Amino acid sequence: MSKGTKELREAGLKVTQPRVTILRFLEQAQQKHLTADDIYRHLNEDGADIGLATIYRVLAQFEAAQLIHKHVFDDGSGRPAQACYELAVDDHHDHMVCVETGEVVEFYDPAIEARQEEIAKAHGYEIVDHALVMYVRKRTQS
Amino acid sequence: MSKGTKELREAGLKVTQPRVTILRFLEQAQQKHLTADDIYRHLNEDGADIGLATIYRVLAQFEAAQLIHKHVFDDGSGRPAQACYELAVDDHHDHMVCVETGEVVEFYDPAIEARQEEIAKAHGYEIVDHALVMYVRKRTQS
DNA sequence: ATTTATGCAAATAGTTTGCACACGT
DNA sequence: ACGTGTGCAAACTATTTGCATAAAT
Repeated sequence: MSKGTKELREAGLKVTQPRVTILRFLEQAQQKHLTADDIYRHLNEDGADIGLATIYRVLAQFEAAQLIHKHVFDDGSGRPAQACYELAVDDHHDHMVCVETGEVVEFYDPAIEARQEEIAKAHGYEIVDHALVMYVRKRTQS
Repeated sequence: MSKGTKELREAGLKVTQPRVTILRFLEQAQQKHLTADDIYRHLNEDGADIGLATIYRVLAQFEAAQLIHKHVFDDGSGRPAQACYELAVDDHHDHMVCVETGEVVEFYDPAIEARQEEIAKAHGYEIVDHALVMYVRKRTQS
């Protein structure tokens, strides 16, 4: 009964080896934003034997259980969009993606959040979810 | 030398029948946000004979020429993300997508735009592009 | 005439699914 | 033992690309 087990139980998911392994990996990963393939490769290099299909299935379940969030950054380069996942934490935040390095920076701005609520309300809607991504590049201090 | 021809010339694109047809269609379409397949189906029902591959190629060129904008709404439903395109107009705006009806509402908020610039700058970046999408649902007036 | 564009069909990439077997309770 | 989860390989979807032909200048 190790770390992560409790979260799985609470999410109504059977505690299986792949699910525990994946959850643990997400928890102690140095990089917060990972693609399904990243996870697949890392785990199998570490001796685990988990199929890519399972990774996708587990990630989908984790997302449904709100344990993680899924992002689809349309990296602007036109290439096929790949999804990435990050462990859910209580503090919401948005993302800035550097178009040159691919680096991802998180940020949170109360003013923007508040305006969003107001705008949705003004149109007769309530927000279910939202995604704000800024594609940026390092400033040239000219 | 009909409507749309000028834009194509200015974009450095040869004035071909498919390009003119597609641009015209986008200009007078009732719906502003269309997928490649939407365009393909509508045009071919109207007697045009344009391959889907050509639609994609032309849309990519239009996007590069800033004649249109491409959006990838991750409709939250988990399905494969399909891109949609809309004619570029000088006023920038963001989007609100109803998760129930799929309806797309556009909005623009100077306060949000301004904050974004400030945030990027504070992190040493400049904004290349950005995408703000709110997934919403009609408010239940309880 | 020459270059670029197009249509078709085949290729690609990410993700999903069917099925037989293995695992968790 | 029972039901769910997993691995593998095959299926799918949106999009891209190779190539021979057709247009545009």
